[in-house]
Amino acid sequence: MKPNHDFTSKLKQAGIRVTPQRMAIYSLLMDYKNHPTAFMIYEQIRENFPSISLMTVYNTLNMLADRGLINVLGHAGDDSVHYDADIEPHVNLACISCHNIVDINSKYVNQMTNEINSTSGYQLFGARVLFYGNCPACQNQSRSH
Amino acid sequence: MKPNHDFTSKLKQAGIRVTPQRMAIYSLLMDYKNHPTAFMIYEQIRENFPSISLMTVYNTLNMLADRGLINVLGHAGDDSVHYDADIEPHVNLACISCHNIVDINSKYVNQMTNEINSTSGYQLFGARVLFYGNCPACQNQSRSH
DNA sequence: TTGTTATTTTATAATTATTATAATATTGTA
DNA sequence: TACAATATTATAATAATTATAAAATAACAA
Repeated sequence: MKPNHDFTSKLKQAGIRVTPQRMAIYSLLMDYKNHPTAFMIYEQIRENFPSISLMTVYNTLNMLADRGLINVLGHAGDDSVHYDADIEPHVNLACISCHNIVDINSKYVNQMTNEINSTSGYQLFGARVLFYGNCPACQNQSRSH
Repeated sequence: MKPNHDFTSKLKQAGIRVTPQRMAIYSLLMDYKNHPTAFMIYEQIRENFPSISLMTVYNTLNMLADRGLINVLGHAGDDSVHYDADIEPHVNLACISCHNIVDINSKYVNQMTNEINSTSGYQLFGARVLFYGNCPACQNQSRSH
C-alpha cells in the first residue's frame, strides 16, 4: 500500500526540486490544519532546521502557490497572509479576535464553484471562501469585560 | 422622494462624525464598483481634496470596516488590501493578471451564508467569497506571446 | 452666532511584512 | 566524482500600514 501523502512525487510532478526544507514546509502545511502565516511556519520549521531563513519559507510558499499546490487565504484580521494546503474549494471561518481559521463543510461550495466555472468565462485557479466573525470562545471572553 | 444613498445619515447612525473627507471616501466607494485599494482611493480623492493625506484614507477605511459599513476583501494578486462597499454577501471574481475585481451573482451565496450562520456558532461579521483566475481579456493577451 | 472642547486631519516618522540581491551550499546528473 | 543548475542563507531594500503629535475643524452649548 502506498503512503497517504507522497510529498516527494507531488513536488516533482509540479516541477519543484525536492529539498529537505521544502519537504518540511509542505508537509507541515499538509499535516497541520491551522492555516499558518509564513512566520508561524518559520518558527515551527526552525525547531528542526535551526538555520533556515524566513526567505526560504516565503520562496517555498510562493512557489507552491504558483504551481497550485497550496492556497493563499489572505489576511485574517491581522496583517499577514495565511496559507492553506487544502486546495479543494471549501469554506474557511476566521476569528478576527484570535486570528484562528478553521475549515467547515458546506454543501453549497461545489455547486457554486461549478456555477462560476461554467458561466464566468474566467480561467479559474482557485477560490477563497472566508467568513469572518467571532468564534464561540472569543464571544465568551468579550462578555466577561 | 428621498435620495438613493443618504451617506450622511449612514455615517451618523454608525457613530462616525461626518467630515467632507469621509463623505468623499465613502461615496466614492459606494459609487465605483472597482474594489479599490487605499492608494487608489487616495489618488481619486486628491483630485477634489488636494491636501488629503493617505493616513486619512486609511483611518476612514478602518473606521468604516470596523463599523461594518464596508468590507475588506484582502489581496488580489498584488500586495495591498482591496475594499468593497457592497456588504451583502456576494461573489467577487479577481483576475490575478490585471488585478481587477468584479462582482458576479450566484444563487448559492445566500444559502451558504444562512447555513453557516445557523450551524457554526460564530458571530458572523461578513464574508469574503473570492474566486481568482484569469479574466477573458488576460487569457487572450497571454495567448499572443 | 460665538466660544469651547473633543475629534479630525495632516505631515512626519516608525514599523513590519515581503521581496531583491549576491555569496555560499546543495541537488541532479553525466 | 565533478560539473552545472538551482536552492539556501544573510543582508539590505521596498512598500503597505500604523503611530505620533501639532494644526485644523466639527459639534454643541450659551
